[in-house]
Amino acid sequence: MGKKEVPSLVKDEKLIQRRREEMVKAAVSLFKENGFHRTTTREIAKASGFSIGTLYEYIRSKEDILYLVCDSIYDGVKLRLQQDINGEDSGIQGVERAIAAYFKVMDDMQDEVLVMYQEAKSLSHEALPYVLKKELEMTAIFEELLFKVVKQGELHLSENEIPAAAHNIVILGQMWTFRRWALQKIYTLEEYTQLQLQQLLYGIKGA
Amino acid sequence: MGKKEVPSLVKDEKLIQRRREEMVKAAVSLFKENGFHRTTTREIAKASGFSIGTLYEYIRSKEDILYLVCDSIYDGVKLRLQQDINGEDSGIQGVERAIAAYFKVMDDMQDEVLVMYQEAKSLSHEALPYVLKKELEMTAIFEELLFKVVKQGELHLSENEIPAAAHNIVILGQMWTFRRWALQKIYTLEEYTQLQLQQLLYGIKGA
Amino acid sequence: MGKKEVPSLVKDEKLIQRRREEMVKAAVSLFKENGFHRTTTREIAKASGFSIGTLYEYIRSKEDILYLVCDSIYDGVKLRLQQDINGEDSGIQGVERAIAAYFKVMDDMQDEVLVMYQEAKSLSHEALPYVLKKELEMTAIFEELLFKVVKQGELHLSENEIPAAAHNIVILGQMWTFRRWALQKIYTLEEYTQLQLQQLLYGIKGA
Amino acid sequence: MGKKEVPSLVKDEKLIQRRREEMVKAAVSLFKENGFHRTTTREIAKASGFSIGTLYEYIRSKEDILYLVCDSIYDGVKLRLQQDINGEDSGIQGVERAIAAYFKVMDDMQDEVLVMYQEAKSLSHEALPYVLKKELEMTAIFEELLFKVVKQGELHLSENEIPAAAHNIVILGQMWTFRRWALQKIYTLEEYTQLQLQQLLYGIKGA
DNA sequence: GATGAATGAGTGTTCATTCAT
DNA sequence: TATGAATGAACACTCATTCAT
Repeated sequence: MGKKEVPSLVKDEKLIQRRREEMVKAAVSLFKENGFHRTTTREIAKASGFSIGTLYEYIRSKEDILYLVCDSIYDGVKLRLQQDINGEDSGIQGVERAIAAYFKVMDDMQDEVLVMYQEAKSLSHEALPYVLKKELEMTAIFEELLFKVVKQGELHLSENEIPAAAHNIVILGQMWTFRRWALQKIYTLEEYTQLQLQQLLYGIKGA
Repeated sequence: MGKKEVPSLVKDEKLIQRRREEMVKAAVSLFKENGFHRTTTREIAKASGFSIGTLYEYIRSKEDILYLVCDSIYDGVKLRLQQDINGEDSGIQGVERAIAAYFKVMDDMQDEVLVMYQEAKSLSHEALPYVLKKELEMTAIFEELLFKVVKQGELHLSENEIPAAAHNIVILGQMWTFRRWALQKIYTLEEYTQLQLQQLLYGIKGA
Repeated sequence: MGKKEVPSLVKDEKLIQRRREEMVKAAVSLFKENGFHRTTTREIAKASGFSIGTLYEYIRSKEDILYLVCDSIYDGVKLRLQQDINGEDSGIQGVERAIAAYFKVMDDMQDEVLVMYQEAKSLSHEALPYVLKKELEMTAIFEELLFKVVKQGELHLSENEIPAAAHNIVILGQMWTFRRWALQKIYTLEEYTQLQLQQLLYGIKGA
Repeated sequence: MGKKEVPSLVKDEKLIQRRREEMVKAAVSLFKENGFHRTTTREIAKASGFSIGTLYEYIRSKEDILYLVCDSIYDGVKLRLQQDINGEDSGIQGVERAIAAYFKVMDDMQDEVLVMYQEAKSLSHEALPYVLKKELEMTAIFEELLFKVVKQGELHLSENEIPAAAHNIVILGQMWTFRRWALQKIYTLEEYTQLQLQQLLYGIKGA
């Protein structure tokens, strides 16, 4: 399904998956603390409980780890998002609930979100598109949601307004984490969510 | 006025300023291309037409360059913004015009904005606050603008809605650059500006 | 026993010891020729048959090498000294023999002694005390020897004369190496030893 | 009289001498603190109140400064020594007084002595002999003194004992400074002088 | 499959020295 | 004579990656 293959010297697929999970977990924690460039492969190996040799049995390069990390975080976010949105009531209320759920996910996964947004740019030209694609997929979730509600007649957005609106939702959620140094000082998550719902739906003039 | 002093071995202040400008210019271009960490001081020296020794006559460390770069970009953005907003008509129309002007600046300075947002995090704990402060100052410009219009009675925002709205404006402008890979494929700047103005003012439901 | 630990990235203790011995040997030779500051880590690596990377697997810094060098030299001197003095006849004759043995060691280890005396001062404030302590221990060997003979009644030194006498012995031995440019031109080791024994025991007036 | 010429770009000899004195003074102080290698020419220039350009008008290289420093210190030591010894009473008492005076000079000029002994080795092969020669001249002062007293019949040293004795005197004086970390903790200068006079004249057995 | 010692190109930074003004 | 900006060779040290065991 469009995922980038990361080759491994090891054959056992189950083992690969298990080991990589541990590596990714250690890497996220280290990247969060020191960033991708300041984190050494030795540190990642040590933090995940492997020797440096073993680490390189499961990846080809340091960048592979970054890709795996980004990939894993996206999967995590998307998984939680789909769970939370799933089967929700439709209409405007459904949109509101989805946004609130998304904001909650962003809040819960702050460290991961931060890592992804600060380090993804270090991916090579080869790997970057895969990650960008995931980002688009996430935006598409909200596009579809909006589209559905437009179709239901509860919303009157023209076709080219929908992508912009979806991007706005996605970014406003991420902003909660990457502007935490400002926003989380003046708002709680609940306040922030309420405020942004209000402004997203009705604008600053709309009320 | 709260700027971080970057010491130089050279005494001539005019010369320092001139040389640093050239260095910053070269650095922005390189950082944009390869990122801060992948850019070497030698490359910066060469690209700005100096020897590595001369580079270090004007800065103490590689990080100083990053700080200078961020500092310079903020000054550039703010300068242009204040020029463009200055003396504008008041009321909602003034806000709209300011936002459009801001979006235009973001569009014109895409490379710089990108560098700032992707590399600022590499600043040391000592330098980061200075940059964050500048970011807040930029947000404050819009806060004040909104506050004025609220006072004029043309806008009905409560006090704690204003910061959120200002952050939204700032971020939506930056989003035009750091999501260029998606947005600039489907919108022109003018379309994007119109769309975002509409949604900022009236929301997706508001119309 | 009060030694400074020098950490290594390599785990195999035996290997560490073996490799470091080779490095120290190469370093002594280079330090003797060009001094600590004029010797580069690359030269040390090359002379000991390793890559620069490998060198740094076994030490943390250039200064570590200097410490290791000093440490190793002291151990060497002390070891030989204790072997040569061990089980010797007592009384004045024992002292004479010990001094002669010590002078012989100084003569045999001229390069090392020279390095130690000329470069130890380049040790950091952290490492210096460890080296000074070793020097004191060497002095203490002669203090004890003298003390024993005083107790035996063959020597009539007051308590505060003993340290001075011990320092004199130590220095006069080292002088043979660090004033080689003068002394070794006019004396053989044997002559020097005889002369100094005479003067140490009876003074210039005493005969 | 056997001095090494250090060329200068400046013609005025008086000026050269005056400027160099200031440079040497600053350099001694810096060398004492940080050693020759850790002291930069810029620091020396600054500390002596000149620009780096001016510094190089009066010397050709950093090493020239070291030579000038050593030279100046030797001159200082010798000058004071000759003043203090001059016209003294003859015989053994004259020797004793000379030694005590020499020890006093060493004590007064500790910093300079230390610099000379720790940094002289950094002189090039070209300059070193000049400094060694000075050291020999100092030894010769005591050789002559001893020779005179032997001739007077108050001392019975054979011809080849005299150089050794003179070297011993010189070194024991220097030892007071370069073993200060041990000796100056247990003796005052007066105690040390008395002790060493006793041992020099009568030895440890002689009394 | 696992280990960890070995590698060396590459990095930020320093500093003695020069030379145009 | 005096200045100080410019230079670049040289340095200590790092770290992703390999490969023999």
